[in-house]
Amino acid sequence: MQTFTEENYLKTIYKLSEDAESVTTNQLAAVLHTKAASVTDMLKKLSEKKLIDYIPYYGVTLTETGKRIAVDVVRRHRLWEYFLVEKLNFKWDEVHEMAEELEHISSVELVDRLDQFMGHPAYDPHGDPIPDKHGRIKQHEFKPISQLSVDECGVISGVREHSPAFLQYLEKLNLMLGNQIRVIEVLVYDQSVVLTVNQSENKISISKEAAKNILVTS
Amino acid sequence: MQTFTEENYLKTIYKLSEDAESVTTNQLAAVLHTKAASVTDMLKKLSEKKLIDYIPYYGVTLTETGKRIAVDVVRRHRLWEYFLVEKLNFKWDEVHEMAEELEHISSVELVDRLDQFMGHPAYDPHGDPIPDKHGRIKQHEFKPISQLSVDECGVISGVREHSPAFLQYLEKLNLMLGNQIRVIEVLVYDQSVVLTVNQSENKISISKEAAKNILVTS
DNA sequence: TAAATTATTTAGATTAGTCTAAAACTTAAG
DNA sequence: CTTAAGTTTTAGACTAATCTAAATAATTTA
Repeated sequence: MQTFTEENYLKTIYKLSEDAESVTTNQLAAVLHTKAASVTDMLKKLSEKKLIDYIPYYGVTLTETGKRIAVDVVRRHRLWEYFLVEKLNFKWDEVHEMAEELEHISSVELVDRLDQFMGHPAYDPHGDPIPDKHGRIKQHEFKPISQLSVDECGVISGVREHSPAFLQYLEKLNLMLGNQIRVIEVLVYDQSVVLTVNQSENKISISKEAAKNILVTS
Repeated sequence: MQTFTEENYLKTIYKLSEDAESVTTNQLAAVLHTKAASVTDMLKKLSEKKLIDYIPYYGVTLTETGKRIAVDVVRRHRLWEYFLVEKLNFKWDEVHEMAEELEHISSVELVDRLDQFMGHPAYDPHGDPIPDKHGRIKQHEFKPISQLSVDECGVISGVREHSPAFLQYLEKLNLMLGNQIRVIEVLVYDQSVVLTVNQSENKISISKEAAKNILVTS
């Protein structure tokens, strides 16, 4: 059994591990809004519990046990997000904080029943895959809009940034999950992208950063 | 904003206050599975926050603010229990521990939406009233089976003991909420009660203690 | 490759909640 | 009304998670 805090560390290490081989102390401190010294202390503790492999000064990776726990936390987070949006009618930009609390409720039975109640959803409201009860995750082939060429189409299937501000911005532009986009033009000087949504006449322009953070399937 | 622990103290003081004028240190220690010294420390803290009126050596009562928080915790607890039983199909003896965790999720909006999702239930799965969002509680006129006379009838509407063992025992005897009972006989030597359920021929006998812990309306 | 910069760890302190043991207070009994 | 018993509080210590400041290791730069 882990504490709330330990689970947050494991989850964060897990997420950061998707982008890089190993995770550094400062990265963790930044994401967890804490100080490097605090992170070091926790890494020692998690290492003693054999939930991570920790080499001082060189970073950290999850052990199999640690990874399993992290995936469970992610599963719970995404299932609760799905519940909040689909059953309680929250909007996709409102659910993150609540799910941050709900993900630490420990009962395995509760999560499995919740999963069943909702019909075993595969993706959360932001398009992220929901691990199943055995920790298996559907691997999806998403790529950012920034990698599309002019005239290429795609269906919006996920986001790489979950801040309410960004999600509200997408909603305002009708860039919601399931909508089809077509790239009209990529401006040379700032790589901003002009595109249309669902065959509409209306052209909208998004920055390079936004284009990197919207994921599509073709 | 209170911590998890503070909320548990307030909730416990609230519940114990229903039976007695003021609540003592040792009572709290017993219910919270902690030591009297720890309770004293917490009472000082809650007193400084003006959530309780605390007179050293003489016990404690809730202030209006403290009571409001306690009622909110109770509301969340009972709403989550209702959810677990009605939506996730848990049995009434399985939900207490989970609700103990869920009750501390802080979002007011979450609880109100949950309440709405379930159609504003008035009673939880054990027959306890669920406070509304303004903290109002339906006062019900329940009395224990032990106060019925021979030949009196009643509808089982609540319990005064929530342990899984007791709830499972009631389920086995078909002494579930909504069922009608009739007192056939009260034995003189130990005040155990013989009764029938839902007009059945079958007579069952329960101890004085059990009779005290089952509440009926007439 | 030595110096400067950056990243990380160590040392020592803090806060919340808890504990044991001892002291102080209240209540009950004779 | 004094003593004994029981209850509550105080004193001092512990653990988990955090912090700041200082020390040390790694990396970058000249």
